[in-house]
Amino acid sequence: MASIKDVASRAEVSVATVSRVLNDHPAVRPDTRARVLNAIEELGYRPNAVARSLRTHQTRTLGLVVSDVMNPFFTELARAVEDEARAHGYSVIIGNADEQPSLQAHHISNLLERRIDGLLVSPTEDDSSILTDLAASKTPLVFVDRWIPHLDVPVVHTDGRQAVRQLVRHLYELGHRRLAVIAGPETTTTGNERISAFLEAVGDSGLSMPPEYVGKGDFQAASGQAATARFLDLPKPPQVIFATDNLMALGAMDEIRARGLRVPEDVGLAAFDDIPWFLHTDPPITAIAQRTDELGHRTVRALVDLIEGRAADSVTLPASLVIRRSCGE
Amino acid sequence: MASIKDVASRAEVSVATVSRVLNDHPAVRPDTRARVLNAIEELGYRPNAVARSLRTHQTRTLGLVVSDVMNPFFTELARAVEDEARAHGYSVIIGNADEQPSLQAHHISNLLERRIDGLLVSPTEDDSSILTDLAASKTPLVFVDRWIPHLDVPVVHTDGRQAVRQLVRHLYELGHRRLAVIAGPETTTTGNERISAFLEAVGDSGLSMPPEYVGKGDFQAASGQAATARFLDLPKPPQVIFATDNLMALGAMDEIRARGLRVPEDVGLAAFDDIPWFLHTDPPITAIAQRTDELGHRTVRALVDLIEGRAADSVTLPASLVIRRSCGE
DNA sequence: CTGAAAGCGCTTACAG
DNA sequence: CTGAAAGCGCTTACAG
Repeated sequence: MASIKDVASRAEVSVATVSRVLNDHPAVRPDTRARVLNAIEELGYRPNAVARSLRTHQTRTLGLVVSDVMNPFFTELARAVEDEARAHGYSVIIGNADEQPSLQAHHISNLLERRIDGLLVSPTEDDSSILTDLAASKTPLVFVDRWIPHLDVPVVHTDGRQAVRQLVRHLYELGHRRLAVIAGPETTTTGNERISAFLEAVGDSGLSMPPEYVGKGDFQAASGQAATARFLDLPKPPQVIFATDNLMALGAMDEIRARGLRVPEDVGLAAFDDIPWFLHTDPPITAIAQRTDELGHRTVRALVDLIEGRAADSVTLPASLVIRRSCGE
Repeated sequence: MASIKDVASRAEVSVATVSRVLNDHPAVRPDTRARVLNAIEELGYRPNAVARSLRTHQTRTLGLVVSDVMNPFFTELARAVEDEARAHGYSVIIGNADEQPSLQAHHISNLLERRIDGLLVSPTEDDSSILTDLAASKTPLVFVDRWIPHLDVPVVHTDGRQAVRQLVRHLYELGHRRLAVIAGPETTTTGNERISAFLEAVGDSGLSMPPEYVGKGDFQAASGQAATARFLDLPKPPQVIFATDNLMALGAMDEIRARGLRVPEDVGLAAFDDIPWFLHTDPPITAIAQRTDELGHRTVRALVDLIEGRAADSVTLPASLVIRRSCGE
């Protein structure tokens, strides 16, 4: 592949001049520029971003470490991040942690070696060693969706508490009194927030929340299925199950269907995170919707602010309850 | 951030020696190695992959340009690609073309400037100028899912013809005689293959295929919705609609539901590409399933073969028909 | 407006 | 077993 030297000799100028036309430096005579452009064209020259990065100390690349790309929420987030990043002239490398701390560490480490200009993380858990590395690396960092408490890092996330409260009220008004919830990993801020908002709202409604109605999950489908199985095996099963993410809701549906039960007649179902398919499930599923695109855009803007030396604020977006038929009507 | 020089001076060796321990070169005395390792630890040194890439002429990075990341098929493919790539020691940068040739060109060009070691493309359309660039760049290249005909590039894809034929037989046996299909972009090999297999099978069943039963789509949901609207507005609407990808099937469901019609009583629906949600839609959707993980793994293996100087074969995987209730029973 | 030269952080023959 | 030196392909003060 042709290098800047090849272009220079073909255009009969120095590499400095070629570099100048590459970077739109004004101090180049029009005819010189034309000669260089010509040589570039003829050679099919393509600047080497690796060499440029080494020299300029910037890669124009952002890293995004996400807990599970297969989760439609994160897919959409990744897409929004990529769109906004491109608008600012950055590429993004996505690392999929698959909810495994070791994979998360692998990706963070890999991204740091690649000298990305900034990092977006939705942490799987608060493994402190990686964080120390991160802090030490001085790489601009923004948390999105999930975060690690007590760290001086901007956080862009959705506050679902209000919507969860609305959901509980909705369930109460429908006459449901035995409400169960499938939690996410305890190490996860979003998981905790959703659970605690739910428990609080249930308490405020004067309902009790027996511990066996709180299922442990890990935000993946299989755990939603297992938790649902335990609920349904109870002598007095719950009337409604609230899954704190969409994959666990999918698992819950799998289990309910496998037992030949119907939603919402036999058991109601609601989920955190709305996705297009929830409109078309049998029945359509009541869900709490995040503004995922906006979340992604704001996250990138915060990170770009940091990279370019400006201060970056944390951003909190609201969620909204979308009532469909899966809890009764 | 500490550089190899800092490590060298702290360990009181030359940078060459540090480089040797970094690369597990055997010719380093154990105590020297220990001193270097120590210095690395103390400084929190992290090798600069940019500098290494410039020197070694390899980035250990693969590019994946996909027509639409939000399509669950491509999400799953991307995940499988990333997994297999990591197993071979490569990272992957994903470019989302969003079915737009100009975005596809942008990503290919960007990846080439970044000097990725190899490129995986599921081409949006056969825009020849980018292909010329690609061929000229000598970058190892493999097509996945879709491809450009008449090019000496390995192709890893699913042959859906057999499964499409089975689908048509299934529909015929159910008593359906008026079959409609929503096509993908004509510039797309998969789109063409699915359509032509469908038309052929319909002909073999002795059925006729009026042109108004062939809808034009672009593999995205909105086009599936529009095509379905046109079908349903026909004086004699089809009895079954076959969407040649899952997003267009989603759009078709949207339209059917919006008109208050039922599946399969009023109109049947089948889709190419199976996804977890099809089990839970109302009713569950009959679909043609690809072995997406295997597709991703094989693609990466083919590309790695090319990168490492071995020959790479094209791979054709079979698809299978998964019968559910959306076409009747 | 243009060029010569230094340097970004590595790796790797070559010499010892 | 170790080091000095060249070089990967760029950018950018500096000088003219």
